[in-house]
Amino acid sequence: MARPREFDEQAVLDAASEVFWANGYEATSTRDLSARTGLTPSSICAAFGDKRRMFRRALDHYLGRLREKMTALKETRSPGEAITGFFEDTIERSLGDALQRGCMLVNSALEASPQDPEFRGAIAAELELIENFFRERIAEGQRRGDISPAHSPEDAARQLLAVLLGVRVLARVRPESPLLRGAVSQTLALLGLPPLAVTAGT
Amino acid sequence: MARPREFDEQAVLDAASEVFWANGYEATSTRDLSARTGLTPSSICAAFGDKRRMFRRALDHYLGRLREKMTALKETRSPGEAITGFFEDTIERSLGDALQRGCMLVNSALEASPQDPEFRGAIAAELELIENFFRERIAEGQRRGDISPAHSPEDAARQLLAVLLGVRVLARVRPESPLLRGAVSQTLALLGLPPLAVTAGT
DNA sequence: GACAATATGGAGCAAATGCTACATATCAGC
DNA sequence: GCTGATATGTAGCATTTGCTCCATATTGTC
Repeated sequence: MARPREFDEQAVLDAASEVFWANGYEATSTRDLSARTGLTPSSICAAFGDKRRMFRRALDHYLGRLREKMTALKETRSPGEAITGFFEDTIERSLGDALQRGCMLVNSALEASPQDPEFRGAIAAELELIENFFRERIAEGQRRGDISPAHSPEDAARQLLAVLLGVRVLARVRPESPLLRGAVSQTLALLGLPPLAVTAGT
Repeated sequence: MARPREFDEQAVLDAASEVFWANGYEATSTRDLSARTGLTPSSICAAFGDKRRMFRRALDHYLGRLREKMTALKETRSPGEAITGFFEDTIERSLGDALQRGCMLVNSALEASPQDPEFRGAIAAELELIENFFRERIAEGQRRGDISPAHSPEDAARQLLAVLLGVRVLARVRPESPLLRGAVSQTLALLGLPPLAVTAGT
């Protein structure tokens, strides 16, 4: 028995995560958020709380899509293709983004992490999810015989995670195709996986 | 024919880079800088200009030490030991830093980069220096026969750079020894280099 | 010692920031 | 239609921010 919301929460979270993604937490003002979401400051406060909680919601919204991507790859591709596809997708998005936003997870990991235990925990947990995705795909591929059993799934997954994060850092400063693809190709070859398909430019 | 400065410029840059390193550019206020350097705002303004230029000076100061480290490794170690030593040093510092500051270069790459072409250029150039360090060491090691010639120095260097940056990201959120060492060990093994020495904990 | 030149410190300005009253508008239930 | 309850919008508060006067202090040169 009350007035219903006029805005679409998903659309607002989309807009909010884009602002935070592009500018970071500190460099985003509540007025930026207000302008980009179309909500007034008081509506934001009433619906999402303060800036900190709004960031948390926006980050969770972003991470939800990342998890969907991993789930889709896991369910529709072979273990090796899931890993290769994850990197292909990452590189293509990195090269195709004119704003060079990189990855909101990585950006947040470096900016909003040590000061804030809650953020740090959420980000660490998400990094573990990615690590687990890699490890399980590697182990499964090794069982199938698609992936070389020369390396332990644990360490190989750690290496993939590090390379992925490194690519995301490079994408924000030097979005150059040979650099990103070169960094990844060696790692995939290590596992006996086929090389990346050559698609986008720069 | 004027009053000399009372502060040591290097000491001030040390203090300034520590604040920026730990908190980032946006989250560091000029009053933080003033408190940690011991200089008044007016002295900072007179000696270093505005906050932006102060950050640039602090970053250059930090990067200078990074370059010194690379030069020392290049001049005193074999190519393979230089690469291994670089990673060992990075991991040890990452695990030993209670503030989990990670690497100021990487932090700056993600926070202060796309908005500011000058910062972005400086950071990109520094990343190329590291890449070149790896590539030259790999090529030299291959000439000597210490490093496996199975991979091109170009792509191997790109991979090492990505792993290094990834480790720096992980260090800020999940400073766990098995994780960081596992990520690196695979990459070094790829080149036929000896594994990391096990030293620090966590 | 007088003077020019630079460094320093206190005080504070103009703007931006995060956030919030408070009045108004819009709904469900009776 | 009235009432309670929630959403929205305007305006603005209190604080912080980056930065700068301006008076004072300290030097080298003559």
